[in-house]
Amino acid sequence: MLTNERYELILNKLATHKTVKITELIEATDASESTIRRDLTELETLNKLQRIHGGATLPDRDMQELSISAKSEKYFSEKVKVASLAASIVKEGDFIYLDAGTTTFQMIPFLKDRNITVVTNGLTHVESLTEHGISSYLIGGYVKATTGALVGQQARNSLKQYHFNKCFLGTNGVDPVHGYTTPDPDEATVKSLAAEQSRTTYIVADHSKVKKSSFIKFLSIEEAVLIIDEMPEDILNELEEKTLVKVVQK
Amino acid sequence: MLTNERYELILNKLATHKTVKITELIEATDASESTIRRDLTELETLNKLQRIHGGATLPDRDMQELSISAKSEKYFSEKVKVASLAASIVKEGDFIYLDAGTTTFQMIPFLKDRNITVVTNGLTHVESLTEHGISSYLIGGYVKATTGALVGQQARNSLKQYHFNKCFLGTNGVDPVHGYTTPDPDEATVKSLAAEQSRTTYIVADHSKVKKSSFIKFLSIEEAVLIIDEMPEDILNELEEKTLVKVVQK
DNA sequence: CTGCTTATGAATGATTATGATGGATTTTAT
DNA sequence: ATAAAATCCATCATAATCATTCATAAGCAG
Repeated sequence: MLTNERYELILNKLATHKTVKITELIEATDASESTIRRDLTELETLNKLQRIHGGATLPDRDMQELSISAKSEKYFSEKVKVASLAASIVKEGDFIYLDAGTTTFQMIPFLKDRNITVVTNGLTHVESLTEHGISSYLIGGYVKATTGALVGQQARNSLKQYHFNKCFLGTNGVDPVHGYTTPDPDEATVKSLAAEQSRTTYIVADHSKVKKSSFIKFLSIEEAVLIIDEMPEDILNELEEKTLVKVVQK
Repeated sequence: MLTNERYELILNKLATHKTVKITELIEATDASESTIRRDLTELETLNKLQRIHGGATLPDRDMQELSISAKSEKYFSEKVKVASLAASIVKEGDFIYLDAGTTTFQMIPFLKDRNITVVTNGLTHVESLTEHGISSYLIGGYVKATTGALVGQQARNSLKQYHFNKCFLGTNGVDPVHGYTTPDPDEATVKSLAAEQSRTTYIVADHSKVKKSSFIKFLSIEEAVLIIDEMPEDILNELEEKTLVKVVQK
């Protein structure tokens, strides 16, 4: 039996049963314990599975892990709805900017097969973008280890090279008076500039951000279209005096 | 049995079984082991199949992962030795450029706790860099999905913002006459520019690259210090007339 | 026929995969 | 908590497979 055939067999068993025991695999492949162990070690380094005592189990896969940890996040399903609505605005051939952040990340699966070009400052976005076959540019800059965002003066300089017809930004606060705000000055300047470089700017947010404001304002309400999952009637009216607001249909 | 008949038989078996063993093919075609091997080699260069130890399998599956993991397997221990030697050159406070690629990737663990700043075009490097607590900047540019390298004009512009005292580049060919070469024009221009922006440039390579040349020349031999695991005496002499060569101690 | 190219098979030493062993570690049962 | 059982890891020798080289055979143009 060829090495690859064993790999396949192992992965198949895993896919159907979620876990496999080494003894099972020895029996099924007629290989020695050593060989099976080596197979598991190898497949583990390829992130195809996770070894456990006595066998193996499905891994916290890179992508799935991200989406799983994202799912455990607050308002995940709302974010996906917002992302879906935002993505529906993107048309064939568009040249768009995708801000780092979880909501914009959720837009990616909805963007495939649309022959668009994406520029982003989100390191974590890139893997998903290329996996979905989307032509991608990353801006340069300092790597903020905690969020995987590219920030700072270098990011701004790098960003100046591009122009977009649509720009999608996340935010930490949406307030009729204080505008769109975020706690990190480095990220704020990058957001502002991205908006400047774009014909239209869209803010994606869930309702938990409404009437909140954070440290730094990066855009006024008028400067962007707001895409959100739900919104109290009174504030919606207040915002709509200043800009277009798209609320997800129930 | 004619060559083409064998080819057909091999591809048929593959189509139905997903994998074939060489011993099976010897039996089925009544040809010698050598002939079958030659057939497989040929069909592989035509991308009709992928050779694996003991036989062959259908191509394409997990192309990205395989090409990356395969690369890091061949001459892996040599690469690590070279990487270790190269990393020993980096001093406290240095500001260095780290090219995308497997050998430069192996340098990262050797660089920690040295209070340096790293700029790179290797998307895959970033995670490892931040894990090792190294302050990192990524240049911008087009994301080349196969290698995770940032390339193109935007990468060049982004790179121009930085200056280094040391620059570490990988290469596909080292030749006394043709210099340092690589198959991808986009990557080549980025390498050249990185070298320009640096006081000193180091090429890291394993001996399999010696006397090879690829499509595009990005540097002359004189322009960089060569760091390599081993080297035939005659070529070493020839190279040493032009530049400094550091060979890993046995 | 001669000289040339191409295909083949055999032999070699190198590389890789494998299975077995013994001692460490972890789990399980008491 | 302790002992027994199972599982794990590192190491080794062996077997299988691999790349390379060489010599021969087959096909073919001149």
